[in-house]
Amino acid sequence: MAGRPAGHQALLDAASAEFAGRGYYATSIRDIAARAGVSLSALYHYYPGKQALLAALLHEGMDAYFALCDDALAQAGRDPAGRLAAVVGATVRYRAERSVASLILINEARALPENLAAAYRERERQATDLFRSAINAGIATGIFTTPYPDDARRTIIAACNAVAQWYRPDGPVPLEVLAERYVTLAYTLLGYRRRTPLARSSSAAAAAQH
Amino acid sequence: MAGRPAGHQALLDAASAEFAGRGYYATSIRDIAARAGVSLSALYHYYPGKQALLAALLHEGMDAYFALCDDALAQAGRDPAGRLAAVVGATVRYRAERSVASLILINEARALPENLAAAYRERERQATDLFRSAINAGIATGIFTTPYPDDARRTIIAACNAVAQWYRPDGPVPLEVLAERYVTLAYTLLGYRRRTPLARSSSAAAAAQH
DNA sequence: CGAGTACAGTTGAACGCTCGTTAAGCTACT
DNA sequence: AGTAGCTTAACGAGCGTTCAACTGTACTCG
Repeated sequence: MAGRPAGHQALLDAASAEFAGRGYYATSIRDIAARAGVSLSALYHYYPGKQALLAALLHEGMDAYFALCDDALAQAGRDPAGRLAAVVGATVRYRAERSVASLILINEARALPENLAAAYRERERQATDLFRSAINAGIATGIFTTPYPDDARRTIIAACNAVAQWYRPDGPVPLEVLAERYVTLAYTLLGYRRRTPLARSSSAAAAAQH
Repeated sequence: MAGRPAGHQALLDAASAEFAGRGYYATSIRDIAARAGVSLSALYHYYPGKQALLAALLHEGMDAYFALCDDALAQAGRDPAGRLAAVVGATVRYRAERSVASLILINEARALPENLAAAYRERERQATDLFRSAINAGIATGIFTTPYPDDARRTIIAACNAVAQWYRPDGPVPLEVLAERYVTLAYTLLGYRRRTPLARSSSAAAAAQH
């Protein structure tokens, strides 16, 4: 056979497709092994069981997501608006380009047993905090003017996550355009007002002004 | 035994809680029967099987949702902004007050077999159209000014749906306040500009003006 | 009016099947 | 000789579903 990927990766890919398409409990390990083109027992040669396969997918997905966010944030500097744009852009890109992984992260994590679920929820919290801290920073400096930062954050995150469900690479909107657009939507939700020398409103800025 | 609800309703309630909490495939009909306080065979006296229980929950949930929307729209008149507010308000209320049913509608519909799934997807499409037609009407009359009506619609729907996941009735924000707030967020996303006598843009109004 | 009957409501036991997992062993390369 | 990679076969458990049988109640009919 032509040098196809090692069973290891073939199994991850197959499990990914099956879990995303039908859900963890609706997928049998026989389905996964068949799609990966290996026997049932070969699966157990690489992974100790079905749960381990899910856990591996969830952690790999989270690793890739945080890597993308960290990259974007490293280029973003200190401006809260830029940092928020970096996180929104990275999230939209990830949801679109890795929609299968995203669907698993979003829908299948609840199949984790409690001992693994705690660690996963912590990573989810960290992801939420990427949004939260950029938003809070912008509120503090007065560039984000929404009276409802928590609801705006939830809305922004929900909008980004939904991209995984409807985006198709052959659709009418190129991904880079879409990412820009979602940054704009986020700014709109947050009541983004560019800082101008004459119109600062945060108390610290006002104090510095006079 | 004191007049407890008929087995019929007890089974629906039990199935609802189990499906929402653990997912359709992770729930056994023995779990459902036990929670409902009836025997396994009694379940089959009321429903022909597990799938029928899910289908009944999905249809009941959709019926209740559309009833709420229809009520709100009947009181809303013809103004697109009012109609959009009615749909957003009804959706937020439903997601908050019937979060268990909402979680099933949102997450478990994919467990339907293909013959039932088609009819369900059609009802989902009708629900989406409640938003779409209000938004399109507002765009047509010029009160909604967003350049991205499709993305705004998806964002609004995703935000409303997410309410089912986080809202708790004992939380800090009363439901009516929350519903108002989400209407405001939707208006913000749509670039809502109230019509003023000097800035009408619909042709009929413009004709009357001159 | 009372016997007969039908049927809704419920039960415990079982069926056949698929599930996740394990065991034992074979091949080929190092 | 050892081990990575993979095979066939099987295990026990749990699944959705079915079955035969037993209640009580309500309705029919001589």
